[in-house]
Amino acid sequence: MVQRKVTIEDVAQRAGVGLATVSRAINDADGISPKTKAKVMQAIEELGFVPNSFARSLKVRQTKQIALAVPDIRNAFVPEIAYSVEQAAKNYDYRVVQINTLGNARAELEILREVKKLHVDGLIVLPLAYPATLPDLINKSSIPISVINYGKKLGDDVKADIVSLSTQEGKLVMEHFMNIGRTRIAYAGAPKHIIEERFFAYEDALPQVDSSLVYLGDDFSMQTGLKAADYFAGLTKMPDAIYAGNDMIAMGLLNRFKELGIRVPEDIAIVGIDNILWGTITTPRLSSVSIMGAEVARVATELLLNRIIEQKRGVYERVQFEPRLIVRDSSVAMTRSSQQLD
Amino acid sequence: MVQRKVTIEDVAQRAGVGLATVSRAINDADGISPKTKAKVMQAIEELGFVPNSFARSLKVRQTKQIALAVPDIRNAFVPEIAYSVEQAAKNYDYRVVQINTLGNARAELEILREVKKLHVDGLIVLPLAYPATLPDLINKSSIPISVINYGKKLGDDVKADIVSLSTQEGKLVMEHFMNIGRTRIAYAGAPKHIIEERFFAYEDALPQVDSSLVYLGDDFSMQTGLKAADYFAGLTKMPDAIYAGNDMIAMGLLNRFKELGIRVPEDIAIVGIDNILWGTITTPRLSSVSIMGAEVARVATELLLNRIIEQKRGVYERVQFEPRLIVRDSSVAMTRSSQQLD
DNA sequence: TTTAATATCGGAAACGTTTCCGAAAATATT
DNA sequence: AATATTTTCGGAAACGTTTCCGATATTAAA
Repeated sequence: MVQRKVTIEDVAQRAGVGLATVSRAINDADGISPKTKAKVMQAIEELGFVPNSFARSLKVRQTKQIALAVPDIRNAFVPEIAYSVEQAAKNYDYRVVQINTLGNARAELEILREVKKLHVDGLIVLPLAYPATLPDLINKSSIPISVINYGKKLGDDVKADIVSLSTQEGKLVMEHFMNIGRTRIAYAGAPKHIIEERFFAYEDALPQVDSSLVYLGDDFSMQTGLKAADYFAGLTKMPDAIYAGNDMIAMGLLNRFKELGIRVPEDIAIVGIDNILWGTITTPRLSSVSIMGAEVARVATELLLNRIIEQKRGVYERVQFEPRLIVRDSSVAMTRSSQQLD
Repeated sequence: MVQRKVTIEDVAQRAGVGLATVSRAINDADGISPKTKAKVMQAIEELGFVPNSFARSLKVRQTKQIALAVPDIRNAFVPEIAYSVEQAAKNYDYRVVQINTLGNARAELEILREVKKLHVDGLIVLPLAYPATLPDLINKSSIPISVINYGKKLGDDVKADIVSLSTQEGKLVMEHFMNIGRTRIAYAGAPKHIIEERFFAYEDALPQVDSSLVYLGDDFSMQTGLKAADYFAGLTKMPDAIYAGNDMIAMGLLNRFKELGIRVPEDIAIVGIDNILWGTITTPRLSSVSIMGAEVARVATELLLNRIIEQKRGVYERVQFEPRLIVRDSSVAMTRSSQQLD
């Protein structure tokens, strides 16, 4: 449309200097005297000049933008991470553009293509749907990558900074169930290829898994939780505890069990993962494992930005956070004074 | 970093044509024969050429990007809208970049500056914090704007496409309370300047407002709801119904009342606005007004994109959706067969 | 066949910056 | 005061496209 047309040349003319000088002024490079710089700045102000970032990017081949690839913004734990990334980037004067992969395998492979088109300086990826393609993606990438990894541990040879959780989140859940004496423990999650580690934690904690106690739905949505609840309720021998792959699923379970008159936690204890805000408003309130989203995201962003700015290569960082189990009412009988760590 | 360097010139050389021809091929302009086009396409394929959008944008002064200015992604109704905008834009082969204003007045004014820097072709704004600055913003803008308006009705002279709700959402809430015979109706919201219409609906429905029944917190967060609940619980004459400015606040009310042993809806009926997903998982489940976020967002996007593509100017559209009251258990006593319109 | 009309193509200028490199001005050294 | 050094500055070439305009090749008309 009618984009403004005031250019660096107008500024130069107005300030009575050459255009190289104007460029120096706006990038506060040195080799320019304070007085002329002031002159230029004033001219810029008067003309309302704002530099054309395209022209700049074309020349210097960097954009001061990073991309954040996420599976689906509608999943409640994503906005928290997106927000945190954005805040961190802002401190470095970087802008973040989101790439929504919609948990689509093709899309996750398409990330690279998208990234190339965008000409971003770096990429943060939150792989959920098809983490198997991740190492491939990283190898092929020509820009630095930072990974927020809640899935399978990545090899030391992976050329990316990686932020993850030190203990498998699921392990905390299973230990908790053991501690409170539950024995028939079920798992409700999504297809195994999605954050399969959460399922592995389940397998690992059990001497042997009873496959009738495993429900795998289509995705990590509340819908899956509803269906899982129906399934478990229909069993002749119901579980006495359910480890939900994420809080969305746990919500679904809670919801349906209430409708069915199955008491939580008395009949069945439920623990989810992600510790989303909404876990505090259900009845019973949801026990969950905090995956430290904000912190993890912030660090991943800082790692990436430092790498970009300092042009580091090699020496990839591994940072681990501790997940924290938040015990609320869905796993231990409710008391007014019950433990509440949030 | 080490960006790829294969350019249109490499393609031209490989295909044995001039660069103008390559340009014609990738923009499938006419004035090029099918065979040469095929040749070019193959060369592109072989070289893995992806056009530099900066160079292109620099020349043609449009970016195939629109901006979406939102108050705060962490508010649960925003992701739904962001998602819908993105989907709609994708159909037009447009990309959307988010601008987070964080409910900050300065930031909302800064939108224009940001937009200018970004060189987006259009802007969708979801004004919440300081809608008063909106007409100003629109007037000053040099690019087309589409407004998702949940606040004060904007004048017919405002030069933007506007999508809104036909009836004030709050009116539905108040009517509902009247219908179920509640008389001491309270309002819990944020400072008046934020979506003040929701408060006006409250005033309008009442012969006179009892100011002790109005609680205005800092923002539309759950925190505000918690504080509001404490406030109302402390009243000597408690209200028998609370109209919450949005669902986040309603959640806070629900939560705290439960802790205080105040029964909802028996002692106090609660209705919120936004109909966010989480309203279905509380106990009692939250009655709320659907603001048709997905539909509103989609239409706003299509309006904007049509305007951009067809280079329309003048004739600004006004589209209105009907809000819908979803009655759940927080306003009428729970029964297994109770009305459930979601 | 020749001529007229049309379809296809390539060269080069522009879009708005940054940056190299040499010139001029200012300052420091004798 | 003359020279050497350092600071400050401006011109011009790039960055990778698009597009105008003229040239050539192709097809239609005569």
